[in-house]
Amino acid sequence: MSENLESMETFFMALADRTRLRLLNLMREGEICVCYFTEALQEPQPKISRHLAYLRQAGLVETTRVGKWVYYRIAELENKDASIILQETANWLTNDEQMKLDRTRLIQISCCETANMPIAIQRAPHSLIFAKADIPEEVIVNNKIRETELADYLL
Amino acid sequence: MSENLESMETFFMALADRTRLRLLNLMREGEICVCYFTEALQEPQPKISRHLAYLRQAGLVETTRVGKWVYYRIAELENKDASIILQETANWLTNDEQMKLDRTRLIQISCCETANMPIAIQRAPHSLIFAKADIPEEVIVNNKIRETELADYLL
DNA sequence: TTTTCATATTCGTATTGGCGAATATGAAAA
DNA sequence: TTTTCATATTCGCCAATACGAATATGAAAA
Repeated sequence: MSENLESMETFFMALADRTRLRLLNLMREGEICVCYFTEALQEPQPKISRHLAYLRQAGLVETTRVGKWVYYRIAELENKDASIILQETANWLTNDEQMKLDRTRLIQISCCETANMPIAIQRAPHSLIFAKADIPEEVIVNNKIRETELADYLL
Repeated sequence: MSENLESMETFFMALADRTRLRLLNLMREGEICVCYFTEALQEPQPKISRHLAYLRQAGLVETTRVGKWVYYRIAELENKDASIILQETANWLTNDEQMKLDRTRLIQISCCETANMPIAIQRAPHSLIFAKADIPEEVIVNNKIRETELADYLL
């Protein structure tokens, strides 16, 4: 059960990038479809795809393909230490302002009427993350969650 | 108490290098003098120095200068999440073969008679790490710890 | 089939990181 | 002082990485 240095380097390299940390932040509550990453981070699709591939090769995330859509989720790591570090990293992300903003944007684009969604995700299946967000009618204004109550629905 | 992404990137970058992980591994039990790193890792002094500087700038280690000698130790991090991750990383290192080898070498070069030490550390002060190693006489053969018992004295 | 669409990969380039070799700093010894 | 010695820094080079732009893949729809 001896570790090897190379895999540790790879593991930490995967965490040492702002885009990849932002991606992991959005996967905290469950799997999520690629097109949502692209919209929530407001970054070009190839960039998102490349960083997701990096995370996958490093073993930090796993994927499921469902037709044209691909879901990404944080992997269950066999190694106990790595698993704890990954979990703790996710906790650390919680307090960052950029991360909160990303989660807010994710809720915004996915909890409005279909017609108001970004074109890229209008046809996309809802991820598990959205099923968890049970948004009451009275909080919705102009198909968006009222600003003052947004924090209550962040995952 | 919001974190910033840049400091997280720096933190993980610091951990994403084999030489820096090896350095941290030797600091696990307390502060240690630069010349011991150089001998234990068998790497050139400028390389060691550069990586120690990297760890210091990233805030993962702190230093104390005593005359010509400089001691490095793992820093007490204010951030709780970072602190846990650093601790857990140290635990992770324990099982790696390279890391065990480094610790063995450290004990070997520091628990023999002065005349048998590498020239670079013959005049060096003993680190706290060595004070903890209480090696009984009967385990010493040719000024070295007997191979079969070495593991018992690894820190 | 052909087309459309979600995602992935390639390419060329600019930036960054680690390295060895040489040199600088700065504290104690002579 | 001058010298010695522990540690730090600089320089030039090579390898790795991130990027935007363009293109490829591969699954469903038409």
